[in-house]
Amino acid sequence: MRHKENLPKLKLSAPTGKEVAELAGVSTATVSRALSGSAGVREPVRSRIIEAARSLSYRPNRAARDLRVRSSRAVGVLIPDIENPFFTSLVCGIEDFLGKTDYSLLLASYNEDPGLESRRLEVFRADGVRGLIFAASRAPSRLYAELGRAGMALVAVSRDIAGSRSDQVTVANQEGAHAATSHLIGLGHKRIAIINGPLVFSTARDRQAGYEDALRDAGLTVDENLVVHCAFRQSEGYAAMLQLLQSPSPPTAVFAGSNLLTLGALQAIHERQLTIPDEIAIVGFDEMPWAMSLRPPLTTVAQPAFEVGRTAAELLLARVREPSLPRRQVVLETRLIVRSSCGFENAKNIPATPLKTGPSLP
Amino acid sequence: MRHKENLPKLKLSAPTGKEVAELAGVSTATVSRALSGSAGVREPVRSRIIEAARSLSYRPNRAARDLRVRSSRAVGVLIPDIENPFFTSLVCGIEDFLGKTDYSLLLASYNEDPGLESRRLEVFRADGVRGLIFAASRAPSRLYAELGRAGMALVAVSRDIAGSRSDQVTVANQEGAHAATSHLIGLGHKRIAIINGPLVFSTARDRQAGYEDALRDAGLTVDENLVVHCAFRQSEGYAAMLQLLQSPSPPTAVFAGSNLLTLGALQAIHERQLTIPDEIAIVGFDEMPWAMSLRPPLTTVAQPAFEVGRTAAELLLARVREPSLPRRQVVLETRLIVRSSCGFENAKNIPATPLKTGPSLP
DNA sequence: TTTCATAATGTAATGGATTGCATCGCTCAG
DNA sequence: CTGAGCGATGCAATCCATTACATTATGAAA
Repeated sequence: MRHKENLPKLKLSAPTGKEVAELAGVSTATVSRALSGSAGVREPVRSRIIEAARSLSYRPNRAARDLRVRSSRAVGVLIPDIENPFFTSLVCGIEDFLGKTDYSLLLASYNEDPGLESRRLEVFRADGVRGLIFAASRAPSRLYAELGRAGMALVAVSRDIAGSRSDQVTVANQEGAHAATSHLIGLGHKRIAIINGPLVFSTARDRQAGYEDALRDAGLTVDENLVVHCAFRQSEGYAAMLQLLQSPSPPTAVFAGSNLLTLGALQAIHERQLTIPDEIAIVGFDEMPWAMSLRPPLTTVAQPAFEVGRTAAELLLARVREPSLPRRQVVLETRLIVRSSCGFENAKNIPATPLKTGPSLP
Repeated sequence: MRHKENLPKLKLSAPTGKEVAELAGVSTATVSRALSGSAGVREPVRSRIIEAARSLSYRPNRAARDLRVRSSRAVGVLIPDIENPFFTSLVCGIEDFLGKTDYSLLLASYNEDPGLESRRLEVFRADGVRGLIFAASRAPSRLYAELGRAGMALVAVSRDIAGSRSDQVTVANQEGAHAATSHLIGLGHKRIAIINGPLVFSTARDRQAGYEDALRDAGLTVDENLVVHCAFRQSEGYAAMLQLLQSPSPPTAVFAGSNLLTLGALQAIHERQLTIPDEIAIVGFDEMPWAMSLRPPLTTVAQPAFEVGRTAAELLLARVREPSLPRRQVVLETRLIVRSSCGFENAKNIPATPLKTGPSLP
């Protein structure tokens, strides 16, 4: 029999404000005021309450608080796919910021399934989350607009949704794609393919535009045979690459429009025993912690995923505090990280895309 | 001007049970009963209520419910590092299971910092999470025991903590490490190094034991010069590998005790321009989606991370429903995935480790 | 010392869902 | 036809922190 267990009597339920009040000899109202730091509690009393609270290790009950204040201290995060390193870093950024506040992070993933997306959104609503950070699906639920109208603070990340009036944090996709494509062109490639996601996504659209602009800027034309669209999945990237390699006049270089697509493309290239970059050059969108460990190290367009998350959390809390703020759209820069999957050139290092950040009007 | 906006009057606050009750012409008590599916509501009334609830798209307020029932509908998940693909998959498994229930997932990461771990735990407690799934740090907070004593449902994942009385889901680390090491031995390696995490972690201890057992089973001795311990970080894995390579008699093969350590080791090997597997063979713990895309494809010991998460969530909810259940410890199997980073042999495929799963007594 | 003005503290209402208990109505046996 | 018994439904208390409002204490000025 342990000693502790003979003590006063193990209290299973958490202490309430009333108990603190009794111990400190004040009313619950004063306890609430003292603990919330609001002015109006004089010194002898204040510290007596704080001491009492500590000795009972009292924490105000969230449910009661949320009920009274009519909003929770939680922020919802809804992403398409937890296992995608991009979204993982993004969540990490959000978590990092939120960890310094007293907000909690409610996470849900919808696996790119619009039906699931709606259901998760419903749950968030019922939970009464204070705000929501989301990357919408191909067919964004009407719920977003509804939630926005109902006054929920909303921040869209990564994917820009048409007609939305919510705050946004995206990256300079077009510039990034432009830099990647230009890099390939600079190395002498003329037949440059792109494996890209569905154009319903703003990310895919912008990357497509960057790719096409870069070709045109260099006096090349866009060859439809070198453009493949598919879902943002590794298996589809694999199939797309295979298709390109089997075409009558295959590309000498390929730009893959996301980390998963890059992985799939790589798989196909390796399966075909092609050497990179001699037989085929490849540049991928999205930096990955292991890009440097690939053979050869992969040249990528890095998105500041962590920073996107951090910024989104920051915008969200700002809006929670001040709902009438004008809409803000932040665009973070992307950066071409040249390794060796596109071959070596005479040190012609492509500069980072121009910084384009901070609030800007729609 | 949209049509919708001229309707009755935009209602900003969510509908309450009272409104549903009025619309259906019953009391709030009946609404609650009908919607919670508990018996005792006859048919004409029941569907009238359900219809009314749907037409108002009513969802019971969580805060009110939680307050009354004295427990929330959220499950806390506390992990050491969100960006580690292992934990990411684990969270994915939890999310998947929870998504089918009406529990929400509250996520926090403590970045392997015991101080942060305690603070996050405090927040979970204040949030009144119904249960907690966690992978404890090197110096597990006393809070775990305290929470357990206070009646919170607890499930430890991946890392076994000494003296804990909580449910656990781990993997067959020792068997996995044994298989990996035996694989290298089978290929003729005699000087096999290990880069492993600190032995305070059960995962590192078990993997170490598997490694040493495999050597002994093959009549080899453990050479302390080939054993390096460091934190589970890529940079440390890198340094460790460099150290091994610089030693007077470097290893011909290395077993890396985690995904991050593998990445670091790979980085060092590549930097030294060593070819895999001819000059150095490598096998890593933890499968990664891109292991097959490395050159050469990486041989790994796969942990069923997703399944660990799923199982943990399942155990947790079972315990929430039935707190007096006997303690359960589930050990999931690991599997050696032979690719080509250890060289090729005459098709001597190592079988999966023996299945060792399901509840087992302490 | 008395009197305001002001600050400190207490009292009690509030929020919304759940649930023990009371009540009502129905059914079926006598 | 009536009363017992039981199931359906309503009433009201409850969970706990917050906060508007009421009250009391404090201190300064006269």
